[in-house]
Amino acid sequence: MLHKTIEPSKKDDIKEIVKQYFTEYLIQHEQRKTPERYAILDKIYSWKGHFDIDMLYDLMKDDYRVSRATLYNTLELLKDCNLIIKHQFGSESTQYEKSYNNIHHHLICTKCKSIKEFGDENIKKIIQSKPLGGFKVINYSLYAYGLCAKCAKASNSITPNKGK
Amino acid sequence: MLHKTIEPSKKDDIKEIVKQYFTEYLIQHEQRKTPERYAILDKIYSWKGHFDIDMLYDLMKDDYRVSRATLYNTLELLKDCNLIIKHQFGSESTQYEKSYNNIHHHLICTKCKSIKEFGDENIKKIIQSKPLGGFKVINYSLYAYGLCAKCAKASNSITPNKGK
DNA sequence: TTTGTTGCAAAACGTTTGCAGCCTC
DNA sequence: GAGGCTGCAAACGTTTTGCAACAAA
Repeated sequence: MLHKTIEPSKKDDIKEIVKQYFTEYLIQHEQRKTPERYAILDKIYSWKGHFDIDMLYDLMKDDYRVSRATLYNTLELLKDCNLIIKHQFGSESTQYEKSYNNIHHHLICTKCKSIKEFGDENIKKIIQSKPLGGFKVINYSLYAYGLCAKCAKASNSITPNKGK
Repeated sequence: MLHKTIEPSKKDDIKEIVKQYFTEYLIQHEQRKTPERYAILDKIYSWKGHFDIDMLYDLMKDDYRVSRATLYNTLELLKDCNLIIKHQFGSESTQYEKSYNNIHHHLICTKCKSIKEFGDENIKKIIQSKPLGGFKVINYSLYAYGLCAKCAKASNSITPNKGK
């Protein structure tokens, strides 16, 4: 269950690992191993942080040009094999992010819309220890909504627990 | 911090509580208290489970007709004051859900796309105990991706930890 | 009375689709 | 060689926008 955590010293291997994993997935699902798909996977795992379709399109352009349709198609594949995660923050366009060896969570300020990341190993333990009716968790993501330090200070905004 | 948990016996009060909370929010943000907004809030808190714009539009029609534009506008407001949560499961249309006294999480099968809910009080404890750099968490939601019991059994599908 | 909010319809935007040609298998 | 995959452009559906009328403050 759950993606492995790779030690920093082995970080260079990650691209190779995900590539192999993707290959196995494609074989199992009888899908073709096209150079476009590998180029996209490689680009995603070379990029730290969130990206959207346009950003990925621009990033790839120089290296290995693919159409938007192929990007959408491949991102769907990578999502289905749990190598990327899809986020919909606020009203921005859909964001994606590599997810192998990259589990972390997001704090989203409902006032200024800022997004901050945080990690927590304890959540992992909880998920791994819960039975969940036979569901095999491979990947997960938590979104916490509220007020960032700055907005919390700026406003004496009400919260559902006001006066408690 | 965090939405209160209301005992079952007090469940009838919830609509009243969220209405008051919404009123305070509108006053604080100098927005008008229109009947449309309250009618929408009431309808949402009368509904158990997920809904999308069209479903809400149809649900409201009989009771208090509002335009789609107003639904979008009001859902945005309710999201900003943490009374609803927005989900983007797979390729379905955007789903919403009341979030006051309704914190739970989602198991999403990447194979059959089924969605199952689960609750966990331990996650709440972790979030409440972490400092998070001054971020005030009001609401949160966890999405776990993987294989549901049925799909896990059906396939000897590879996972990132295959052979481990 | 002022100005934010609503409803309507049109516009905009991200994503999906159909099809011809290409390239894995 | 067959059929899946790609690129392109058109189509689609959801969300946003502009504007006039309305109503909360």
